Amino acid sequence: MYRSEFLQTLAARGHIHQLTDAEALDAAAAAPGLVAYVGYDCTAPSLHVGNLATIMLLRRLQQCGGRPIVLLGGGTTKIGDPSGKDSARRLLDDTEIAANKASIRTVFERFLAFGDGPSGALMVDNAEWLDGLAYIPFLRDYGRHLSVNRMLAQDSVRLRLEREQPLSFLEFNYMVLQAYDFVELARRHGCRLQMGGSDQWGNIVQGIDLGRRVGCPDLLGLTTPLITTADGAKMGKTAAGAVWLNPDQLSDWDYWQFWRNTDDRDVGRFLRLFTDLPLDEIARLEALEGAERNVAKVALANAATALCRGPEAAARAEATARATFGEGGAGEGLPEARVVFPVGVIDALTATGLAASRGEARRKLAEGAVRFEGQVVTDAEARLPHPGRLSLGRKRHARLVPA
RNA sequence: GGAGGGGUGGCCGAGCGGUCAAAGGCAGCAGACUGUAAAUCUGCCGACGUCAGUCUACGUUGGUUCGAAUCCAACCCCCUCCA
Repeated sequence: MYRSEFLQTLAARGHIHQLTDAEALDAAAAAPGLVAYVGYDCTAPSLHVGNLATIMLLRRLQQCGGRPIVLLGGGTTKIGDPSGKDSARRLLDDTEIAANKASIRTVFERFLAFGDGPSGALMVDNAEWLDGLAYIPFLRDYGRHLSVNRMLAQDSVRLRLEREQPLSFLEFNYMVLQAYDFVELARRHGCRLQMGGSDQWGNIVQGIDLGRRVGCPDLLGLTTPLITTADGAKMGKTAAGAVWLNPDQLSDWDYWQFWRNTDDRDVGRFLRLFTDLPLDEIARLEALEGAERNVAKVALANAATALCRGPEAAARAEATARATFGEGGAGEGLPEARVVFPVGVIDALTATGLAASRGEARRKLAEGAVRFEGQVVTDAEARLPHPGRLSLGRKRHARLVPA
């Protein structure tokens, strides 16, 4: 059992996969002011729910009095992390990276309190020190401490090689720079702990080793389990794509619905991982049976949405859900399409995005999946005379409003 | 460098001159059953189009043919074995 509040919390909520040195970390976390970081690459304009596991780690650290550092990989994104990939991904140019970075950083303000205090969160960009690295001095100062033998044994590299997939020298350097990041953060900000997903274990350990050799001993590492859903899929991938954290990539309504539609078997686990609800409250919600489980799912959706999008957004989404599902109405938060009445059903279906193409709209009509104001519509020629709720299936709804 | 094998729809994977918008599986969507769950069964699943039909697709570019994912040539990429 751990002594520190931080590790106790993480353990109780299911955040821990591996620790490099449990006792040392427990001791470090028990003392005030532990500084820890997680790195995020800027490969997309938004992080997604898959990243939530580590974001929550930073949040919990801050709640326990530690200082979280968000490292945006403006520098490492130029290289591309080969971990878990069979092929190199497209290289992003500087403009894309800068735009992604600017967009990503906004979401952290919801989860962390930034500031200069002892537990104020900090955001840094590794381009700050990586861009200016001089090759030869870097090789002489750090390269000699890095063992190629060991790097080759690293999963991210080994698996690639075993599968006879090409691995460029550029990608090979990713772990070198990540290791260097850790050392740099230790020096600049007294950062002792790097956290990350379980796939980052190798990279984290590299950093710790490098630190030991260049005068930053006693660095620590912690990884979270890869979060999968009960049916075995990686969390956060839906048909529509990733579940983005940024509101301009995914509406509050859809974000809330993502959580509301959680598989029964995942509800307790997700409540612990992704909300701040107290554990005894979670235990109570988790014990609910049958249709009562929906109460737990609403609680999960509310809490998760409140964290990421704010309490108002969560309340709005819940009200929309109640109006839409409970009362058969058309809640305010539903997606809207502006149309000229009367509008053909097929046009309405494509305009609202309920159907991706006119052909699909036609098929769904034939399947009896389309309803307007709760009435099934099967005639592809039907014209909808006035504003109202258009539904495809029981879950997907949209509002038609006058243009 | 030499000898073979291969590149097919979101993924896996059949097809090897017409009946191929292309078997099957997975994923996805919908219907039934439910609790906006799971499991199960059923249907759908390139685009446009009033079920006719048109267009775009089987690595790329040309060619043979009435007709090509299927044959030929060149090119690009990948794999296996040999050096």
